[in-house]
Amino acid sequence: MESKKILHNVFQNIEVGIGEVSKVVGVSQRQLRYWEEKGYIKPVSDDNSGVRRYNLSTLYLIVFIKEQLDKGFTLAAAFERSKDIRVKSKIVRTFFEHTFNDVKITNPDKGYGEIDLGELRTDDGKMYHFKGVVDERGRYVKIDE
DNA sequence: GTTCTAACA
DNA sequence: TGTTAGAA
Repeated sequence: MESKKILHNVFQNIEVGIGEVSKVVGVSQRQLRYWEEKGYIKPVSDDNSGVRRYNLSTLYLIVFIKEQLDKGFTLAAAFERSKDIRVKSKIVRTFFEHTFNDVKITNPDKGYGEIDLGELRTDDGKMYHFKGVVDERGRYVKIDE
């Protein structure tokens, strides 16, 4: 199987217990159970042990909600905002999963490189290449003819 | 030792 | 939400 898909599966199947999540994220176990009761988060639906496990997606959601709470939003407001983030994340992920294959390393030591972001053909037949660049100047997009 | 539910502060 | 009790 393609390595990217394997890693995708691995990350998708990572599960963390409520104790770990609570400790690392800084949210109490009581809160996590309460958020679940409110329907905001859902433990991975598996066996009948009754022990809660959370996958990566839920983990991201938990972290996001926590951040919003810290900023002063109510729990309800935090969850409402997370809906936006989830859609945006999916869009970004879809876009970059596609372009991740076309990465050219320009400087291995410094971690510089170029990402092929696709082509653009204008009405008059000219062809351009969009490239995402990471180099000593930072992070930017350029257009090559 | 960890997690669960339920109940009360 | 925090905490605590009692069970798994």
